[in-house]
Amino acid sequence: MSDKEHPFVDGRTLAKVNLLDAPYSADITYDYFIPEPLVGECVPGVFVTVPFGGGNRRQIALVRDIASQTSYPVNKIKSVIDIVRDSVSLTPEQLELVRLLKETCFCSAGEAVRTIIPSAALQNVCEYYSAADMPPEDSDHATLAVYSFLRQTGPVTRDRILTELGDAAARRLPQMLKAGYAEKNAGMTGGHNIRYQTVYTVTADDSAAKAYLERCRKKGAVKQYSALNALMEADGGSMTSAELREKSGASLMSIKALIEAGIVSESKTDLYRDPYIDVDPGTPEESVLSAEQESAADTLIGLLNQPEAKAALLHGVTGSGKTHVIKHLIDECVSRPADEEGNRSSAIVLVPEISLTPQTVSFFRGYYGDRVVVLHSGLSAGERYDAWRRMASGDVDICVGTRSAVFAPFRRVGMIAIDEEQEHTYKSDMNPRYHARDIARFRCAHHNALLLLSSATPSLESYRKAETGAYTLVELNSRYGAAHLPEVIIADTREDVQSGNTGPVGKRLLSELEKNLENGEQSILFLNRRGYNRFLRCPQCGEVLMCPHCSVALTYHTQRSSESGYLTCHWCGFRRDVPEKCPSCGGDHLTYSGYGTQKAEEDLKRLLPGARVLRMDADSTSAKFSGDEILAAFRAHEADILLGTQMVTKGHDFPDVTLVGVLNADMSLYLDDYRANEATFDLLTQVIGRAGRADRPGRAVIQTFSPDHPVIQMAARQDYKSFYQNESALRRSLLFPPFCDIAQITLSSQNEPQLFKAAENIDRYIKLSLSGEYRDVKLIITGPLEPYQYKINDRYRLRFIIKCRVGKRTQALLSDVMDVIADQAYRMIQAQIDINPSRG
DNA sequence: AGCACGCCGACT
DNA sequence: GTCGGCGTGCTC
Repeated sequence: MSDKEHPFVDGRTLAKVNLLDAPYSADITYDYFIPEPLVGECVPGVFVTVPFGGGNRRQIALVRDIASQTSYPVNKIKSVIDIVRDSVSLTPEQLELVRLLKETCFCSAGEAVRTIIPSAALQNVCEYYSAADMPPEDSDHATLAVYSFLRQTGPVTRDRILTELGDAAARRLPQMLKAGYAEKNAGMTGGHNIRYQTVYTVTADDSAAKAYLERCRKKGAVKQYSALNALMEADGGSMTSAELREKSGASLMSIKALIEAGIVSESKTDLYRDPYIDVDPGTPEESVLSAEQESAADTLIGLLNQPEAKAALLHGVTGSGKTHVIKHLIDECVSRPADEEGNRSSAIVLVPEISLTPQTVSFFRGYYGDRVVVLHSGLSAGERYDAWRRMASGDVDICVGTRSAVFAPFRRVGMIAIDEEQEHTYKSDMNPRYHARDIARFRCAHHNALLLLSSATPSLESYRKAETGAYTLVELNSRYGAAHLPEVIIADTREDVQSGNTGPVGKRLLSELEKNLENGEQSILFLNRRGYNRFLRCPQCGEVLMCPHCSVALTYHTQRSSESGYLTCHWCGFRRDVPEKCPSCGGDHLTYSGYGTQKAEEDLKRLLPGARVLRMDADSTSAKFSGDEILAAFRAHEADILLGTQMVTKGHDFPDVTLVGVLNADMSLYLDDYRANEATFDLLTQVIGRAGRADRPGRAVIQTFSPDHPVIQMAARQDYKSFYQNESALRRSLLFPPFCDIAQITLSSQNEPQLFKAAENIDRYIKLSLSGEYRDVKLIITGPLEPYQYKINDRYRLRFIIKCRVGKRTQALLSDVMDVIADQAYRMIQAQIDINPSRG
């Protein structure tokens, strides 16, 4: 089309940019001329301000590319206003990451940018209007109103005029600007927040400095004398402004005199805020590897040192010392010589949110001191930005953090390690819904680095990759030291129910707890809260109503129009009535009930009046590190029993714990999720691993309604391989990941009838595409289905589940679907795509 | 998403 | 006649 009409732009340079604040529907690449003076500076990766839309609103944009031709009518192309100064710019790798996120997560460029760089690194534009020439008295009403408002208030945003004077007034603004009655000025807000410190250094050579010092003494310039003297004595001849003034008592004036004399120079360096300044760095433990660990480390070091990208899965039973192996790899990684550009080989270590405790921090700080930064969700925007800049500048070369740390801006990455790689926290629950493992894989490919996944219970996906040879499998089979696996007792909750005990602590567990109390040994009780109250179970026989097609627990829904509820499957839409009686034993007390930690705590206190119980869950650990205080108290034997959720299972070592109990092992077994078995196996394996790490033998009591369930049996034996074989076969036959990908499209709207209509149209559009342009794409689509939470904040939601193979063609189809919904015909509808979502 | 433009009904 | 409502369409 217009390609032929306007191909070249007469030697002028164009920037192809993405707006940071464009909604998905307007998120395309726009062309702008680059003004002559900016041509050299305006390169891919920098941020610029551009005029956008009819009102030429100022927008921040990311330069993606530089070009000399365009397909857009040349006379309609505007010019870049300016480069955003004092701002970060993206490296070529980061630009590629923006592209990757856009393509794989179906997000806008702005969302992608805000994901890979900290919020404090970006500024926002802000436009202010102020009064200028007086308009004539016979001007229209609105103009006069705006003018007097501007006179009164001074510079205001358009937004404020809109809210205080209304739409008609705001509409006058462009004419008023043209007539000279008002002025528009642009400013920047937010961002920044860099704190600097001034450093003074002696630059004159030693003899010149000494001569000057002598002159000061003669002249009686006491302050200058003491300042220079202090500096010359200081390490490296330099000191920060604060240090110098405190030590010498010199004022800024006398220091300035030294600078003017050319003896001392001044420089500004970033002042980094260190949130862990108070955390005891701890004493590094002597880390001696066992023969098995050593051979694992050797294999991995071999992979690390290969010139091309490699991936490995470190599969080690709980307590086999995976962390020590990872530590040795970090050592190896960061001790390599810098490359030609002086970039050091850096290491990124991802850990699950829940295990990023002060223990973990001091473990790494103890070994690596100031070479490591720790990133977690509790950091302030400024702290996060500081950490980020230290990595980008090469000031540090190790980063430990949660999911978002995968974007650590090292210029050269030697290794990315993901600990407990099966954890679902590595999948983002916000837009863009990326998986840290995918980002890590991409970055490792880019840097020819080693991707190291580590787990006691690897995800099926990763283990399959290891099995097929895509990843190198490295195993650690023996527990470190003399530790033995605990004796596992599976307690049948049905027996307790039959004898009238419906509380959280059964008979068998109670007697084990009593034994521990008598011996003065500690116990940990774990209570699973996920999946609470959503499935239907018969307490007599333990049976749970499952979907016949997906082997996933059916979820109870209340009907919107009638009183009665129904059961449904979130993966295939299967639906049935709630039965009166248990289909397997005829029992008529089908129940949804569960219990929480508080109830369990009360029960424990009643059953064991002498026991000191500590409770740890989301309610009791809201503050930054208070969870850690609870753990410290428990470690110090201030309690006999620690009762908690997920948090108590991870990464803490309690040498005196000889009993662990799982109060409700099957809670996670009957989630409305195809990963329920995996989550249960993972959880039980870890909990069992908590007991008996030291030389004392441990016991684990698993309370369950399904004592014969193979997953519980295999977890009790810590038999990952059998679990993997079984679960793989099941997933293969029912077609679930890793044997396919699941693309979940969620439509939402405040307007219910329009939502249904849109869903119908989308369904038709996809089916039409599959018989036309996308004939080659194979997928199975189910929906529209109602999600468990059909209505959230007055918005209704409908969902499509698409089983497919994610690849270029599927992505193109899904991207087309997003474009269709972005059309103004679907103004009321919002859409979102989540690939392999973490929950149903 | 904003924001402009344009087309209708309710007032001075 | 004009003011102000909202529906429609574009943004390099």
